[in-house]
Amino acid sequence: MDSSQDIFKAIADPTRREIIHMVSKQSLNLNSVAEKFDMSRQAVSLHVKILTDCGLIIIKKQGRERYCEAKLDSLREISAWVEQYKKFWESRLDSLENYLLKIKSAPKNAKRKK
Amino acid sequence: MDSSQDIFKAIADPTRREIIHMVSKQSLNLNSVAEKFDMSRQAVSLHVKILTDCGLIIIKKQGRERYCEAKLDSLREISAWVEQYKKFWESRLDSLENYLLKIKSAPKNAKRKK
DNA sequence: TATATTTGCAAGTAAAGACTTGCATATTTA
DNA sequence: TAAATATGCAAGTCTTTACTTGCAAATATA
Repeated sequence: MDSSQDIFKAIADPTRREIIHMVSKQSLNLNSVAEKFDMSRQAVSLHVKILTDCGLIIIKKQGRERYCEAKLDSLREISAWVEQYKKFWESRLDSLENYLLKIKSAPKNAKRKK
Repeated sequence: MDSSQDIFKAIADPTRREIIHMVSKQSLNLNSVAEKFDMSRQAVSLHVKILTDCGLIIIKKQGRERYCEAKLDSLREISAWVEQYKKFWESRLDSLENYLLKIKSAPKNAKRKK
């Protein structure tokens, strides 16, 4: 019912992430998408619906077919969310690097703290 | 049962994202985390368990308290996933910028295509 | 030692999620 | 027009998720 479906939930499902990946390479009609999965067409169709609901995919009618086209703008929200924590793992990397540099440059028989 | 819990599912829940946000600022014991939410302590505790299962939070015992500490390294997986699609929305931005530049620099009475 | 505090564990519930099967509809092709 | 193709809609099932309440265990404080 919520017109802007939760994008975090949308990408939480591996099937949906795979659908995103497929249609990001080329637009595909529903059956082509469904064929790749070991589940019913309707199940895939439902996943696609969830993706269109949150705007990650748009549907373009072409005769009796519906082509799924990737429109990944709203992934920016995910990006923004995760990037705010980037310093966390970057600083961890930094301190690992510092540590490695330190033990590398330390005198061989330096006392260890107990 | 999966030892490396699905991190995409872990961050799909808004409560868990808020917990991440809280403990990213300072380590908090379980009760302090739970107080902030309008749900039972056990419910929050379960969310914390999901976060520890996928390694986003580590628990440090201190007397009878357990402190939740953010360890957001594995968010890198999310970052990597979303960044692979960055060009999608960046190129869209580009074309918007180009469009804006174009109409800005266009002669005032230029003919519009019909 | 008695009591309060912090937490964990277990059982139960209610709602959402991920499917399935069956049938209807629209469009194309023979 | 009849048959094939692409899709949508609806009902039902099975599983997972997000909680709840109640009780037990460990630690701290009076």
